[in-house]
Amino acid sequence: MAETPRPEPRYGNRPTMKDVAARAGVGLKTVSRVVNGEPGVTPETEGRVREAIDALGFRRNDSARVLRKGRTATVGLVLEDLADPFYGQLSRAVEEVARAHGTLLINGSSAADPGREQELALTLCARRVDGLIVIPAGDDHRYLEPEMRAGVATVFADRPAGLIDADAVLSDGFGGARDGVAHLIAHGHRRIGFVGDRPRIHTAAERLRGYRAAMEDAGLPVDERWVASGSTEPERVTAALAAMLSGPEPVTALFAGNNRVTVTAVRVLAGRAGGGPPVALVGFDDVELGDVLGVTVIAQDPAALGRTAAELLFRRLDGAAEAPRRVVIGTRLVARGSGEVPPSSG
Amino acid sequence: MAETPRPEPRYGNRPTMKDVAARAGVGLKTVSRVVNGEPGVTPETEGRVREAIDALGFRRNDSARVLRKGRTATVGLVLEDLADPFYGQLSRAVEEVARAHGTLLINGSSAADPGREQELALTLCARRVDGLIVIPAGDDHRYLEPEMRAGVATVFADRPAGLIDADAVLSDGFGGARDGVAHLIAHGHRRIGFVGDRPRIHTAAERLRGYRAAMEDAGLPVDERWVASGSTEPERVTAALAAMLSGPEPVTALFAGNNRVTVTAVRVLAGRAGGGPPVALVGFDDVELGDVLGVTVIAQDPAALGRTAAELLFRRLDGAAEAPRRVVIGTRLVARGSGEVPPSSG
DNA sequence: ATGAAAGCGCTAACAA
DNA sequence: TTGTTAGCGCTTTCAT
Repeated sequence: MAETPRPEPRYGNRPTMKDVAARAGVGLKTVSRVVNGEPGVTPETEGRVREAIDALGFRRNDSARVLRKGRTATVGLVLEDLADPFYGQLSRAVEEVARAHGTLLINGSSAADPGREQELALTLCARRVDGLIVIPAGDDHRYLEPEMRAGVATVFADRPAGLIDADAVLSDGFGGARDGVAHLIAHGHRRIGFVGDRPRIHTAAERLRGYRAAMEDAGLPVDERWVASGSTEPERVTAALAAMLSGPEPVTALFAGNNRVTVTAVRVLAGRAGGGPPVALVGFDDVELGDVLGVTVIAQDPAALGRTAAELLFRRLDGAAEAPRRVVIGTRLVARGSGEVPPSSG
Repeated sequence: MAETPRPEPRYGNRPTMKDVAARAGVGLKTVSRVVNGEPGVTPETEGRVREAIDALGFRRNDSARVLRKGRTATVGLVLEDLADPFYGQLSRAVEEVARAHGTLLINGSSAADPGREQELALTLCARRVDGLIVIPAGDDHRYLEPEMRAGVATVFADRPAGLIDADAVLSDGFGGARDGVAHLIAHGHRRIGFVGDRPRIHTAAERLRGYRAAMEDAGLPVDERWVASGSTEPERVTAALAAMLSGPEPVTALFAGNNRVTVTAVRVLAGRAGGGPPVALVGFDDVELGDVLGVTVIAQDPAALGRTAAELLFRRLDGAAEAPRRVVIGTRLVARGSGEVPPSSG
């Protein structure tokens, strides 16, 4: 009788409830009762069971438990990039709410790739998360409809769902950008540049809309050369800024559409110190050390975004069955100097 | 952690393979074959099965699969705080390695609380992660021994395990701090302050050791009033700095033991602009916009830390069974100005 | 108070 | 090529 090779050792050789039961000389169900703190076990029996548990190093297999119970006490969060502090803060806030509900959070990065977003979301559904928070990378979420129908509570955050009707918790990008640009206008600027992310990204589009609204509210024309929507790669942003800041009629102020653009803009403006007239800057979304640098920003509250989305999710999980809701989280302007620079010339 | 009671509508009404089989008029195993892309199914049968899958909106339940297969294709990562960019980058790097191995990552925050670290690590073990990466909050990890014996591959990162022998991937805190302080000494400083985290934290202790080594190497005495180890709360750091920077013989340079201290130090030093002589600063660990601010730092590579730990973990998962290893990741000094300021007075 | 039996949804092993 | 039978480790149900 040849020894069958066992390439895939089971979970090590972990003891099961059955093993514990055998060792304690009790029935399986009694072990289950002890492990789960259910009543109906004499202290004496319980002692024997606990002894066996310790001796064997038993730990309940929650995978099996979950299979039987139906719910996993797990929620998923699909975000763009865990290395980005914005999402890190958001995720941490979700984690805290989940923890308060006795639930585990699994988060994963889509890397801004719609395909990865879908793959990850569906992987989480296959693992039977009870609920899902999605920060969209793509703009078509119909792939989630069967899951939602099957009972996966789903809330979108930061950006709305595409082509389906679903809960969403968003920052007020339109209002925030409008306020920021109005702030620059109030300080005397008339030629204001906008550098933001690709316009198919909802948040970027909203912020651009806010920019245009503020300009229009002030009766100011927008030269399309002042508007640079596209990738937020430092190279592209740097080039876009160079273009806006040169020529006979350069912009005197900049509105940066997100924090990566803001960071690049700060670098570029710092780099040309002495090499040109001062340029005002307001950025959407706060950056670390923004206070030290004196960067005026429209601050979002990523933690509030995450917390609110998670709370809505758990309300759904608890049975709230109203129509999909859209919650908007306000922004606030933090004046620190860079946005209060007056225009340098005509 | 109050468990909120949820109503019953579980994922119970989800179709199973059995339902698909019934609808397609085939056996259960045939559905399994189609779902898993196993050979031995005629295209025609496969078509019928796929049709049923689509019609029913079936998705394989990976919880059940995992139970049967023994491996969960999941690894856990216990870190301190997801909202901290250092851990965010580390986590993201782990995620990418895991993804390349077809494995899901579950990360969770200990909030620097040893109790939470243990709770989280054991929760992950109960969910039968195949492996675990732990960034210690506590300094006693004997609670993990039964798990490791039972086959949970475990690697510690950023800080070594306490009281057990296990793999660890660490930054060279000693060497980095020594280099940073030597850099300040090379620029003429003799009274150098050290502000770092609580000394029971391994990394903090190592960095302090590096500080002392550099001072000793240069034959410089260390006045214990220059050393402030403790919480990295801004208030405490601010107070510590105020003390060092006042008096008849203030320090002329500072070594900040971690990035939170660095950030506070930058704020404090910026705040006293004009209110005192310039003070040199070198920080351990990079900070965002450090280049713009001109902060000289000893840069760690959190992504390398995460990647290396994950690769070691997967090597263990693939059967590597040598003795526990300790891998040290180098740091590098990034001179940007703040560390090259000469001492302002005798 | 305790336990035996029947699944949860899936895959491994073995028929047919 | 296809289907049947056992479980994976746990909870549920219903006896005892």
